[in-house]
Amino acid sequence: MTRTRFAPSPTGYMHVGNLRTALYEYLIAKSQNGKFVVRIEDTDQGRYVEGAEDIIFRTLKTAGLIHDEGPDIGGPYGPYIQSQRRQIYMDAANHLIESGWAYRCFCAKERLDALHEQDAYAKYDRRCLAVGPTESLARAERGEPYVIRQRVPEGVTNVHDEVYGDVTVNNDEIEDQILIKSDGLPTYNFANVVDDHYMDITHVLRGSEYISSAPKYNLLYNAFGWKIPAYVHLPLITDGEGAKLSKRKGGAASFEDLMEQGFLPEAIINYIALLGWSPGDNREFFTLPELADAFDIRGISKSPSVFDLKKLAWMNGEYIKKMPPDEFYKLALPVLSKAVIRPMDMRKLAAMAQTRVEFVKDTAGLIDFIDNLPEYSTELYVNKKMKTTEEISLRSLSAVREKLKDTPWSKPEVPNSEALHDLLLATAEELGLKNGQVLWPVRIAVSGRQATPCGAAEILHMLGRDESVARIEAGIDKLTRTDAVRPCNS
RNA sequence: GGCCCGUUGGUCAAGCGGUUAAGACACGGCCCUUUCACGGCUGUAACAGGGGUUCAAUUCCCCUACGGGUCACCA
Repeated sequence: MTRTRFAPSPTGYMHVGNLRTALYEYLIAKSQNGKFVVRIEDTDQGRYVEGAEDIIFRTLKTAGLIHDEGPDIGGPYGPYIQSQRRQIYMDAANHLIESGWAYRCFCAKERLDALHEQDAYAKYDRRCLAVGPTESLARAERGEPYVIRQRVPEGVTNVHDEVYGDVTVNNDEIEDQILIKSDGLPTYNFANVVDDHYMDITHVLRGSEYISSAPKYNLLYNAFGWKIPAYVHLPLITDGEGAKLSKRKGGAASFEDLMEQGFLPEAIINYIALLGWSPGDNREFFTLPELADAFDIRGISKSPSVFDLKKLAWMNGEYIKKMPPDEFYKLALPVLSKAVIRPMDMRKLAAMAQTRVEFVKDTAGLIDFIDNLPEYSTELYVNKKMKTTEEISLRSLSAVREKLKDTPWSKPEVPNSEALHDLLLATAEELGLKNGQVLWPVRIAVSGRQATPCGAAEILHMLGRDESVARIEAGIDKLTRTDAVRPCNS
């Protein structure tokens, strides 16, 4: 049975590269009726971050990547936390010592550091390989500190990767790497191999930065006589400057960052699924089940891709538009009620905003003119396409003001926006103006904006007569004043 | 520096010997619209370079250039 695993180390946040790896692991498992396992790789006690595991589980849950086994839910292959498996690694390493594929190394850190000082790329000189088994054991039992190193044989090692194909390296490129550290805990490379084997992992996914250590893994699998899993190395996600995506610049390297910026989890998942993988056709909107259905390892590309926030933003907007109005309303309500104090039909405001925003939070900026008329310049009244000038605007506004004042606007017969719309059009006809020549100035006067999420009539309706008239009068005032001032300037 | 990997428009990408080299984002234009947005139509824009192989190379091979990765008692 297909079994994949997500094996993060608890560093405190979920990098999008990691998230994509988790996603693909999930998709492979789900598409093949397999299991998706989460394992925590905390063998570096120096780097442990409190609460980091919670972030991992929360992120997976929010993203919808539900795991079948893991430290939080258990499973038949536990424990799923590496720090609780130290004996397993130690036993495995000792087994390798017995079979001659590993040896204890008693070299002092200082000596090795000195070696690296001479040559930064120097490999371990294998001095302790010469220590005989009896002496090695005796020294270990005497309490002398040591690490356990892998003994790399002569020859070449071939690695088969599902994405990159076959890669062959000469074994003299490979160092006798440390398997067990002097604190008794395994290194990442060793723990990975041991765990993946004991947990029956069939597909090992990881970033392509690990492809150069894959030969070491194979050597270990062979030393143990274990079956080598399918490797699926994933191309890097970069930031546009060619470097690995990192937190410092845009501040959007992690799932949490993106969520904070207002991206929807579905949109994030959809977008990153398409970074480095293509379904082969032109579809680009996928739910998680649809992804599982369409996913195919052969669609994974080899070259790195740039994380494009703009495209993600577009996709986020698409997700917002597709959302049922009720759902959008629920998300937008907190934003709306903060941006508009005046009693309003929030549901209606939400509906107006929904097709116009890429982020829920942007609804605020769309409707904040409702509470307070923003400061605006009379230049807004001049619109070429609408054929408006300040003079025409003044005429229109004055006429509309008179009409509104005469319109009964007491509670029972508050005109609806259609009635108001008719009223505005009628005004235009009476003045011998085009519709836009009335509608445009009214919008400007009551909103102070040249772009609003709804038309002039709706705004009048929302604001009510008194406020509408007041704003129109303010507009008239502005236009009158500039008319008066202009001659003095020239 | 050694080793490994990669290179199709600004970005994501399809292509898997013969194509007018898709599509999407972004950008420009037009239409729709009382504004904006949506939607529709449309435009600009790419096979890193050089050698082979072949009747035919974006597709296969080699070299060069460029980019990236990796060489820890970190993962």
